[in-house]
Formats: sequence, C-alpha cells, structure tokens
Amino acid sequence: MSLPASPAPEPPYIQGLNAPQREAVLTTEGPVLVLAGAGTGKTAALTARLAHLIYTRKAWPSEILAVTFTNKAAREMKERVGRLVGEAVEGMPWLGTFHAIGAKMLRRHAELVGLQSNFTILDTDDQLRLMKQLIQAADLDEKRWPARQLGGFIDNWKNKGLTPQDLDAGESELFANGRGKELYAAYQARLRALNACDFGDLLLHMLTILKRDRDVLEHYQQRFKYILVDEYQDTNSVQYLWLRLLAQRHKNICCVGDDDQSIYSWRGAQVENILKFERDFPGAAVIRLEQNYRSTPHILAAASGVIANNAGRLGKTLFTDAGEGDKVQVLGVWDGPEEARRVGDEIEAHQRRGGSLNDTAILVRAQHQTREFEDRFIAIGLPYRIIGGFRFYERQEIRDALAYLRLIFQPADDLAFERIVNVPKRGLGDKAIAKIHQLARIEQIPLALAASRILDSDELTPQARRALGSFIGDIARWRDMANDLPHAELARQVLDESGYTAMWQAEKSTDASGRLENLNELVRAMEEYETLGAFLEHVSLVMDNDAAVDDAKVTIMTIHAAKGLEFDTVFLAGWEEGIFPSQRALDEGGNASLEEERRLAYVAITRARRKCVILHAANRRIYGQWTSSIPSRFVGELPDEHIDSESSMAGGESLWRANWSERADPFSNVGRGTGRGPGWQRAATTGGYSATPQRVMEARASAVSLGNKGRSDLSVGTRVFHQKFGYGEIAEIEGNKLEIDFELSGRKRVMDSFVSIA
DNA sequence: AGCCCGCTCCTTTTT
DNA sequence: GGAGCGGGCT
Repeated sequence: MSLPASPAPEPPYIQGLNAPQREAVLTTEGPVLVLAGAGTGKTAALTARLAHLIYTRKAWPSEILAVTFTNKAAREMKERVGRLVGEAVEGMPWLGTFHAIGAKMLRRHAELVGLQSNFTILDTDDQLRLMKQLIQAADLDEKRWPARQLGGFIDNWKNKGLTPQDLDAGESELFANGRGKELYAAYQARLRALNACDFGDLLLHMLTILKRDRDVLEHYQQRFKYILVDEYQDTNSVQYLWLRLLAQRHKNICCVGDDDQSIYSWRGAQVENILKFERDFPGAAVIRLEQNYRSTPHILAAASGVIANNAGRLGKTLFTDAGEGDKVQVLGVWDGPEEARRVGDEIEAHQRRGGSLNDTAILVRAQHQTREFEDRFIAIGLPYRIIGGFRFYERQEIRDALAYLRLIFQPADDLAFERIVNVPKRGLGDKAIAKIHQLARIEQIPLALAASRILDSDELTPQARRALGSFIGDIARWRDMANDLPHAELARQVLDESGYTAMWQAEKSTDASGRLENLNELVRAMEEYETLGAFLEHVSLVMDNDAAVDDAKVTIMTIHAAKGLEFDTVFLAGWEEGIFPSQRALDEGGNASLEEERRLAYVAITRARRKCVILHAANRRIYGQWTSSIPSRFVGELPDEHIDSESSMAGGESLWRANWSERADPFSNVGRGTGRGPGWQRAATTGGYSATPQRVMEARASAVSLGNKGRSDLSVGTRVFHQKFGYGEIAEIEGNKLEIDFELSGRKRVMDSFVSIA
C-alpha cells in the first residue's frame, strides 16, 4: 500500500494488533496464507483485514468474497466488520458460508443446470427417502445396499467435485456391484425433475457452471477483487476448485487456517489444500500467528506435546505471555458414572466459589457420551445444556410444517406430498398411496396431480377416496388463500386446519409441548421475511438452534462442536483407547485418521483458558456390556512436567502411565479382529496383544481383578447414590456386590460400580 | 391399517 | 443399551 509522506494516524482497526497480525491485515495484494494457531486472534486479524480493504477503498463491500464454514462465524464476522467500518457500509453481500453463497449464485444461474431459480433445498431426510425409492426401483436389496450408504457415496462424490459423468468404473464399483454411477445419475435426474438441490449440489452445480460458462466465470472473477477464506484446512475439493477458479484473475486470495485443527476429513476436507497452498498460488506470502491470547503455558504446552506426535505439519510454535496457571489435571476414575460424578463435584465446588456455569464445558468424543453426564446432572440438579443433535429444520415437526408449505407453493413437490399426505393420519395407507404412485409414474405427472385424478376413478376404497378428496381440496383452498394472506398467517391456518397442531396437542408424550413451541417459533420467524422463498432459504441454510445463552448452564458437547469456542474450565471426558481415539478411526483409517484424532485432542485441550481436566475411566459400559479400558495413548503423550495425575484407584494410574511412556505405540501390532465390539476388546480375547509389553497386560489384569475384589471406598453404613434407585445405605458387602437399603425403593442388590458415595 | 416383536447396528456432522 | 426397521400378526 502507498504511504503518505507524514505518518498518518493509525486507523482504529489496526490498534491492538501484534506484528504478524498487522502483516496479515496489510498484505492485501497477491495470495496470502495465514497460519493461525488456536487462540491467536485470528478473527480479529480477519475482520481488520476486511475493514482495511473497505476503509482504504481498495474494494467496495460487494467486491469482496468472504467465505466461512459456519453461520456463526459468518454472523460474527459481519458484526465485527460493521463495528469497525461503521454504518456507512451496507452488509457485505458476499460474506457467508460456502453453501449460502453457492445458493445465492445458483439461484441466478439455475437454468444453466436445468433448474428453476426457486429450486427447493432438500434436507437429508428427503434425500434418503428419494434414494430408497431409487434403490427399490433398481431392484436392489435395500438391506445389502442401504440408502444411507448410497447417500454417503454421493455426498463424497459431490465433495470431490464429481458429477455422474465424471465417475470412473472404480468409483462406481463402490456401490451395488458397479451400479453406483447409474444410481447417482438417476438421483440427479430425480432432483432435477423435482426442481430440487441437496447441499452438495449448491457447490457442485455452481462449479459446473463456472467451468462450463466463460461469461459467468469472468463475471465473478471480475467482481471479486479480494477473496478471503476462513478455516481453509477444512475446505474440500469442490470448494478448493471454486476458489481456484474465482481467484484466477485478481489473485488476491487470503486463506486462513490451521493444519493442526483439521478435523473434518471424513466430510471430504482435504488438509492437503492448506499444505500445498504455496504451490497452488506461487509467490504466496505466508504469515504465522503464534502468540496465543487464550490459554496458560501449561495448557499450551500440554496441547503442543500431544500434537508434536503428528508428522507432516506445517509447524507453528505457540507462545504466550500469560502467567503460569495450573497444570493440566489428569484424573483416572473407576467407571463412567464416577467420571460424571467427579465432574459434577468439581463443577459444584466451582459454583460454591462463586464461579459461573457458563464458563465451563464438558467435551466428549461422541454424542452418546453426553448421556452419562446428563443423567448425573439431572440427579444432582446441575443446570446443563447439550449442544448438538438435531438442527432446527431437521426436526420432524418443522419438516412436516415446511412440507405443507412447499406443497402449497410447488404442486410438483412430490417429496413434500409423500411426507404429509397421511400426517396427521387420514386413513390413507400404503395401498392407497401405492396407487397414486403408480398413476403418477404411468402418466409422468406429479403425485399431487395423480392424487386428484385418481379421485375420478374407482381405484380407491370409498373411505380412502373421501380422505384424499378432502386433503386435495384443502391444499387447493390454502393455495388460493396464499394470494391474499401474509405467509406467516397462512402457515398458522394451515397447521390448524390440517389438524397438524391438534395431532401434537393430543399427544401425551413429554416432547409434544416442545414440538408445539417449535412450530410457534417457526411461524414467528416467518414474519420477519418478505417472501416465503427467502424464509425457506433461511430456515434450511442459516437458521441454527443454538439455544439462547439465557441462564447459567454447563455446556456439554462434542469436541467437533467446540471448535472455535473457548471456556475458562474444560473437562475432557473419556480419554480411553477405543473411545478417544475412537475404535473406528483406529480400525479403518490407519495412521491418517489416528493423526486426525490427535488433532481433535489438540483442539480439545486448546479450548481451555485456565483449567483443563482430562479424565479416563478403567471400566465403561460399551454397547451395554461392561468392559475394562486403558487410558488413551494421548494421555501418555502429555508432557509429564505439565500435568498433575491423580487416580481414584490405588496404584492404577501411575502404572498405566508407566506403560505408555515406555513405548511409543503399544497398539502398532494389535491384531485386527473381524468380530463385533471394540477392536482392543477383540484383540484382548483373541490374543492380538501378543507382542505388547507385558506390563500393559498386567495393568489390564490389575484393573480387572480390582473389579472383582470390590471397592475399598465402600463399607457397611456408607450412604450411596444409585442412578436408578436414588439414595440409600449399604447394608451388606459381598465382593463387588452390594445389598443396599434405598430410601425410596427398599432393599436391592446392586453392583458396586453402579453406586457412588453420596 | 396399525402394532408389536425381534434383529441389527452402532463416530464425528459447520451446510 | 437402545433406536430404527422390517416382517408378521391382529
């Protein structure tokens, strides 16, 4: 940039940035790769960069393409840029998620791939139903070739940028003995007929257009003077190809990312994209953000120690000015319930010291691990929130409601028709629906049209005919109303008159009221949108169900969901072989996926600002079976001088750690059984450990024998807590079996591992 | 048309 | 252990 003769006062967005951050902001021309370690002020630098481009008039807001992966990131960036540059700048039209931007472009050029611009964006459920139909139509056994699997392959192909025509025999061979290509093509044809897209299409169709249509490509190449990409390590092939094409003209592309935080390869993300950036964009400036503003030195050192075991990193050395702080705490416990109990205890103690629950999180590898904590926290009345699960628009009631609206606005939306033709129950069974399908297929007409035609025939039973007749009549009536009612009001009436609201009101289950609430929220949200189309786009692409952070609650979530977040205190639960690293990763992905698990561990640890507690249990119930487990290899990779270890079992913890430090990878030679259950469990029973150091076996044996001996912390008269039976007092002890007088449920005989000291 | 039972399969999931 | 699914029964 050109500098005035006398040093100008620093623009506000530059203040408070360190040297490399400034460099990331001011190096506007040419390709730039910003390697931003965890907690190094990446977002601050990114938003300042955007502000700088606008402030210095290098580009209008509408000439900057800024892509993120999450709506949350996009929203945050938009807000922060707005704050830096002021109201003068209207929101950046091309700042958003890849998918939102893809949809926006595709609506403008839909006809180039055989769609209309008002195409529907399908959710996973719709896709699955479609694929089931196609598998049936192809006369395949759905048991052998499940729709889910086909869906997975198609997703993968789309992530790689492959259309059906691009598939080679090898790819096609993956599904149904080489019929993959045919089914993929059939699926795409069906989508086109329905004027619909799935998520993958939003990017793939657009890529097809950019590759095929010079005018469109040149238009966007010209427009986007500057391109900015967040979380570059998570980009997949289509996204990469997109960016390469779009950046071709001005070559001002700035990618920000951290190869150590690449945890989405299973979704098609290619870490290679970030590793080969300098080759893809010759002359690229590489800037490293290494000063960490988040965590204490011990936490940082623990995380660095773990990630150092990965090969092929670009390499960064994080440092911090923060004061010492506590060491990372490693806690070995007896079993899952004790793990939850210990975490609960610590949080309650934190609360008593005046700490807030909002700055505390429990991070797990897999969703099902949240359950143990949920049970415990309900029992002790500790407020918590679980992040994850269904997104707003993935909820059954929301999809049903949207299906009504879709059918009203797009009579040809067969998927919507199928979804709600008998919801609520109208007495239209498989037989009646099969007949409608048959007619639709023969006549090549939409289901809704076939349904109204079939009413004129005597194909249906009188009962079915009456039901279908009134359904079709209702739809037509609502379609008329749509012309002069605001769409929120229309939705309200449709839900009422269709009996859909009544259906949930009649339902006694506990979640029915929540569903009614969701429906209300859906209608309320509609009011804010000009058109139904705008609303539908919002709901399927943008709307998330992040529960408002209203009152103080502990957050429980997966490590994946925690990426990009930070908490004062973080509990990392279930650091055991087979759980984390997950058995699937060890079995299927080889070293590459072990390294991804390790990056996950790195992400997990670096979420903590002040306090990080890592837990592992000696026994855990896996698929309903009690199994003994050994600590994760990642526990062994934590540098000794930065951790404090503690075990609730005599001698157990220190013995385990000794084993790990002796050998880099005691599992390198574990046999891969083909039986069911976790691999190490299989290995243990099939002798797969043969070449493993003896002491691992001993450690395992001691853990098991400890189990048979019973717990030393319990004695007759001890007051205990049991998940199912509540509080009680031990009346008798026999090995690891207890006789307990429960306050509410009387005397019961239970395993000691099921109780905790109250 | 709808319910119940038994079999199967279990990660992560920004859009 | 438990959700989801298909088959068979009522």
